[in-house]
Amino acid sequence: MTNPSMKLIRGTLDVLILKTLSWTPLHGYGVSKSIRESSAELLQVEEGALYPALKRLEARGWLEAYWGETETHREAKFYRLTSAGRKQLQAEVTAWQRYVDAMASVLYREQPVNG
Amino acid sequence: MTNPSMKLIRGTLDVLILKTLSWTPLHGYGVSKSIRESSAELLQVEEGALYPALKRLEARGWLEAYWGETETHREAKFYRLTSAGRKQLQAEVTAWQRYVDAMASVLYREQPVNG
DNA sequence: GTCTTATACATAGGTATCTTATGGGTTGTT
DNA sequence: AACAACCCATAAGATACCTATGTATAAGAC
Repeated sequence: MTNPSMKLIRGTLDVLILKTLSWTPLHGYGVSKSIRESSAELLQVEEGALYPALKRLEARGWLEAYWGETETHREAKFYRLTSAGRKQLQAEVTAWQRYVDAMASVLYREQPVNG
Repeated sequence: MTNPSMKLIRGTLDVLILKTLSWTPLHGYGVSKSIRESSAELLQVEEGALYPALKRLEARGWLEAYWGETETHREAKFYRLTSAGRKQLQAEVTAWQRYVDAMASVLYREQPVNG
């Protein structure tokens, strides 16, 4: 009844990708796999979301793309985090945390505002 | 540089409304105000999002609407949480928490998966 | 040796839900 | 008299997901 991977919440994919690429460059498929694995299969990035997102982030200067070879000797497009991307990552993690806190202040309050 | 209300993340409004109405019925404007106040001005629900959302939740049977009078003696449409809405609230709070945890497992990990 | 699964990229079309803009009207304060 | 706060509602535009589709290669099962 639990688990089988949730749909992504809009706006949360970018920060997941940026964070994943903060360790090491990866190709698209690898990014997706890494996110899935590090979230215990909960976050599944669909390809139709993944590739446009990578292009988007590259267009904004947060990622740099280059063609390379995978461990299994296949051609793949790798993405590396730029320094602008690293700043963006910081900003987005902070924004996400603030949002989570704001949500918590509403969802876990025990009395209404004028209660 | 901080605060002045963040844009809502898609999909998070419904649970905010349901939770707000779990205390007492309120009219639309009151729901918006309550969310804003209990989130320390961080979450501002635009009217263009608020009223469609209320209709949506009513259509799904999670809210019931009725016309009444405000404390300031004005006509207003009040919404009350149904029992189905209360179940939905529980489910959505749980889902949100799971999502937050999944995000945290990616964003706050200190080593990559194969690190 | 063929089938299936996993690896790898990419785009088109559909959908949902937000923001912005606009419209209407009432009450209270300066 | 003007303005802010209170109240409702919808249309148009933007964004970013999901689903479906297409291509291609490599590895493993049978």
